[in-house]
Amino acid sequence: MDDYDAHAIEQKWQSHWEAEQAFHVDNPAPDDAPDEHFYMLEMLPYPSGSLHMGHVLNYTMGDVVAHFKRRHGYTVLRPMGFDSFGLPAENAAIKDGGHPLEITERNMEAIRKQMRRMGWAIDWQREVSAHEPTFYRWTQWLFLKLVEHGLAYRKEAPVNWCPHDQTVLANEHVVDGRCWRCGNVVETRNMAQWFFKITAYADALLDDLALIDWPERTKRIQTQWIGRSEGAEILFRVDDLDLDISVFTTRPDTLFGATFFAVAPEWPQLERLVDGLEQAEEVLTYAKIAGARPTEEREQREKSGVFTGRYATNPVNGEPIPIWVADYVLMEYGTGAVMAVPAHDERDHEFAEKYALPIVSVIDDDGQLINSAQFDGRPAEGARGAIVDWLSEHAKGKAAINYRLRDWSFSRQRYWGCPIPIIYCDEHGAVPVPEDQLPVVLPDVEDYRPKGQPPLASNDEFMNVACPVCSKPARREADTMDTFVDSSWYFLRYTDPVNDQAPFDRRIADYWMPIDQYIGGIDHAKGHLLYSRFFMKVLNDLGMIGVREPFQRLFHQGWVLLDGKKMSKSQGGVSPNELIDRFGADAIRLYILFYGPADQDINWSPDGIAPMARFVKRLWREVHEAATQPASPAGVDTPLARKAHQTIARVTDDVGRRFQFNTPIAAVMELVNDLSKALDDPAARFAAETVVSLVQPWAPHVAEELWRGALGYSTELSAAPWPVADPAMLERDTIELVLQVNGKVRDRIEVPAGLADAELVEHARASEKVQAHLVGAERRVIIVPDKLVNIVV
RNA sequence: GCGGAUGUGGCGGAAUUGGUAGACGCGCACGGUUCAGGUCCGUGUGCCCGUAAGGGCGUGGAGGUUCAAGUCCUCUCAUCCGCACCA
Repeated sequence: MDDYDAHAIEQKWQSHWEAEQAFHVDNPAPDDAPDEHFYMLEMLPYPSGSLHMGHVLNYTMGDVVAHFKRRHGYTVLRPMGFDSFGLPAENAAIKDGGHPLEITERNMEAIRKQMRRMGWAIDWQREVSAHEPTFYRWTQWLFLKLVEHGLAYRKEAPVNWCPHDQTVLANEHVVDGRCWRCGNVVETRNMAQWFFKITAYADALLDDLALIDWPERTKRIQTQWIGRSEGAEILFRVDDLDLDISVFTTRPDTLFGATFFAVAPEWPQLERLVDGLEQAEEVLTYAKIAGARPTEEREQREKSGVFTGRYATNPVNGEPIPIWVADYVLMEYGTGAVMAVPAHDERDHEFAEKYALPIVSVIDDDGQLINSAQFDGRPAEGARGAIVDWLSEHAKGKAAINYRLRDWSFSRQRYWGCPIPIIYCDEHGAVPVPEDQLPVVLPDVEDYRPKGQPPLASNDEFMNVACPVCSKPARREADTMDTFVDSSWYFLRYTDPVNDQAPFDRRIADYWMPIDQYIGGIDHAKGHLLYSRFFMKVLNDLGMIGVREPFQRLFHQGWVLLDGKKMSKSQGGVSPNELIDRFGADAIRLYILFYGPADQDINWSPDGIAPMARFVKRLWREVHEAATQPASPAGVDTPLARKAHQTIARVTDDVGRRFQFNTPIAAVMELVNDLSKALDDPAARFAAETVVSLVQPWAPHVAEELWRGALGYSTELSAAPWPVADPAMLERDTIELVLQVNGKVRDRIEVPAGLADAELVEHARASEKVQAHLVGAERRVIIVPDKLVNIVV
């Protein structure tokens, strides 16, 4: 037996797999019979300079699942690519010089190397990168499809502007009023922006959550983010101006309690409302100041407001109620105007108290309506429909649904992203670049530093172009796309990565999709995971694909924390390189998964790796020892043989059903422990083969080497069928019977399995230790067959 | 404020359907082998009392249901996460 040499073994098999393209799968030909296939995917990495241990956890887990499925006979698609557009490369170019392209491709090469060194079973022939024209050509093509169907549009809108990064941010990227990336306070600006109409799919995104096998927590985050609320839209008349103001409310039952009316400072018809009134100046000044305050400040300030001088009429009782401008009313939600019911809404109440506005209760302690004319005495809940019906009949309102979700703003005023294929013509407005002129290639620029204008705007050669309609001079769109557009469909491109006629062939995509198992961080719950679902539904509606949900099953790995902070592209982390050098990839793979449940956070410490490397060595030794034993006879029945079968059952169930990756390692360790104590057992060789076969998904290199070397197989373990436990060998012939008196364990005895109740009780009574506690009359005996006897006295 | 998750030895964790709490590993202690390498092997290791046999206690805390609770129920504490003036 040679000493275990991790590096020699790992390099040998990595070269072998690469030469053989061992993990490449072909797409089915049109007349192929359907087969069992499995699409395994982990979220693609952003190519920073190195992988960190969070990636190692993520991709090793996916690797175990991929091996496990492959060895169960599935055709497994397990591709990899790079989220290679984005700010960090551009910021690095600004800071240290160089081109974002060079930086990105250098990083990608470093990461590819690390991935190969980890031994991950990836189909590299399908690699896809967001920044390559062969990919972003189709990102642009898809964008144009959405434009064509009215699902991408341009409008002037208040946007979140980060003064440091000099870019617009999506709502998802503003955390507590600050930029998620640099932490600066975000400002509000009005700019012409491109939006995807994700709100058109709000209900579908909500309803189809029922169709997918996702963590409840993630579904909850999306549900909350979409924020559907049912209620009514009610028209309040301003008689003097011949104006109807519409409000959204979830509580039409409290309409009789509306004692004032409030509009947001940004409310567009405010000027018209106060025109000619003595309050006009005061109101408009207030609105200007209050509206200019950053959201964060607005939320923390005490509510304030000003009376406009106008009155609206409550449609149900004809009462005039004063209209106020108030800073607690949000322009972004509903209609930017609210009916205020201080008796039944905390915020309205606070405001009414401050400005001495009337408070009229319309619901009594029993939950019944009062002060509500013909609706008095009805339960408030049930009266909602009745009041909405009344409003509809009188054309003063209707049932309505409102969402918290906003359309997805995806214009970015930065360089390193997918160009938006639009040309602006004075005569024809925003004109799509014709399909046959795609891709609009991202050109070089002199200076990446954003100066209020996006970097592309300073490249005249790029910007000046003829209008596709009239051929007159026109200008290109200078913004680029949010990188979340790239990642909303990359998983489809993997299915058909070199197609130059279409983003993907529907037949092929339909074969592989949906992704059977997706793994990635929960931080993408309301970003990437929501956007991808939206794209999928759009593509389905456009007839480009047969499924409506991209990710059938979803799992979130925990964070690998370094000093309490998560390792990520922005925080840095521990690189696996040095660890591979010292301990080998197999030990690291085992270690990171053995640490604990994969969905829980890990406090990174390298302390356990050396012991895990020791286990691999031990495995190497014990298997070599056992391999000198004669082949185990078929059906050999010894305690070691039974242990081996039990281990097969445990590992199979843990991975296949429970999606647990730490406990199978413990089970294999137990089997190795038993094997080392019984190396001359007739089942020793069988146990050794079982160990090697079961550990293969976690430690594929050493397992393959042992399989082919010590155990003498000539075929590959990574393609060998997963072992199957013999059910007859899972039963034990003796069991440890627990004897309790009054629920306390007093003795444990070894008895044959399958004894009748009466015999079990007999055994229990025979125990001296039990007898010592049997004082007083026996009241009851509880028997759990093959487990325990509890005598109650 | 609303909603949710988690809490088990010195440490990471296991316990799948209410039925032996602490699997597996780390660490530690003692012994052996090798010898001076982050080697290998063995034994022990939840806490308390006791030389021992044995006994008591024990899954954040307090109650409860049950023959039996880490697991179910009520309350409570701590930590973390999502939403947050969303009408």
